[in-house]
Amino acid sequence: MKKSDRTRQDILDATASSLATAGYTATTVKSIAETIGMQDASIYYHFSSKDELVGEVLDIGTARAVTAVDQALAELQDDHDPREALRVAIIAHAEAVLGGGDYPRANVRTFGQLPPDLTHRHRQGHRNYGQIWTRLIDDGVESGALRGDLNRSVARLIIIGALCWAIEWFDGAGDVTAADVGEHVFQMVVNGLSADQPHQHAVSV
Amino acid sequence: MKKSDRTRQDILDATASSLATAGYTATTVKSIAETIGMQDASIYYHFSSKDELVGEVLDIGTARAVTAVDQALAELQDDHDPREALRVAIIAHAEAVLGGGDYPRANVRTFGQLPPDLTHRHRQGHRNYGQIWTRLIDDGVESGALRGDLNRSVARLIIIGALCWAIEWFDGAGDVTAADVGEHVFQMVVNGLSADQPHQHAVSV
DNA sequence: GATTAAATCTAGTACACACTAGAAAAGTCA
DNA sequence: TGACTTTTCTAGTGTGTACTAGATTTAATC
Repeated sequence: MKKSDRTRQDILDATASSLATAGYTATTVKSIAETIGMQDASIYYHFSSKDELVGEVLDIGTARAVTAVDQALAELQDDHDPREALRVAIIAHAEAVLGGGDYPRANVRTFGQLPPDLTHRHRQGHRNYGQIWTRLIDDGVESGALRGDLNRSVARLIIIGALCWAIEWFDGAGDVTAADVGEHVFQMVVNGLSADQPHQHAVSV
Repeated sequence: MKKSDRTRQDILDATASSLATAGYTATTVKSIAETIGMQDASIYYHFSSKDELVGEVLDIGTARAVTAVDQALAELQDDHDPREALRVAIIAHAEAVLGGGDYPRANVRTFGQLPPDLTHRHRQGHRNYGQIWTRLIDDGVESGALRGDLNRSVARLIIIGALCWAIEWFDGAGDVTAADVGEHVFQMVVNGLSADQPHQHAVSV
């Protein structure tokens, strides 16, 4: 029992790592097996197909990202500014996807590369995740903290997009951290790049 | 002579369309050939390999995006606000990638899916494109129109990322146009979502 | 209309992929 | 140790891919 669980975990980890760095197509059953020193056929003792394996990795990734954001929001004070909630969520997302493990990264990295079945399987998860952000923006607009003349759905997707695309260029090796990226996204989409605006506190990066 | 050129163009168009909607892996030589009513082997009379064909499509896409942005900037008045230049560039990019033809879309859609050779081949093109934005941001900061406390490179990548990711969710069929998406990105990253800031003029979408 | 060149097709090769069947090995516990 | 279960391996299958060789057709030229 123990042995199987550990091997299964090794397979999931190797798959997540490969998906996060090489994408869906380049992640072959053979390459996964090689990473953990097995034959490719042995994978099928633990998972019935490649896509079931990949699907499980993506499920874990979604769950971790949701947990990270939820947890960060839960630590806020009761009377927080809606902008602060947005800031906390953005930074939590950035840290989960950029600085976190391979699982959330695998999710974002393979977006748009998955076969139809897998895409459909995760549609609901993405919708749920989107609703977190919808609520944050709605709260901000309705409280008057955020402007109401923009399409909220478009605004939400732009924020998520800026964060997701960061995976294409962010290099953890540099002196810019995942939290820095989150802070920048927040500063830009909420306070704006324009000079001489209220709410802006200098950021040093 | 004429016949060959026309067929070649048909192949390029079909490839661009397939890349833009289905991505790199799902774009097979056979599917391209079927689209234009040919046998897959006939493609090789016009192109020596799939990747040479794809590479040419991506080159065209890059060129069109660069041209669109350059042209929009060229039409600006001499004494324009640096923010206005950023706005014009952002909207031009959005229209080229979201509302334009398949070629620029193919470029963005296949980002991160390409084999190493093709990735390397287009690295310089991406660098050149990035420099347009680097200059826009530098101008803004140095003139005092944009705040200088943010990492300019990160800011640039966030803007481009928000625009590029839009291809994953933008649906030309809705009532939000490509230019609307550009306007939203501009409003957010330059003026900010925060209410009660200067430089903000109501947007109706 | 005959000759030549251009363009496409038919029929394959080789390879990588996901996946399967059954034998072999490794682990478990009396 | 020996019987049994769990896990992995060996050796394959079938399919889809990019790509090739050579015959065949279509178009252009004289």
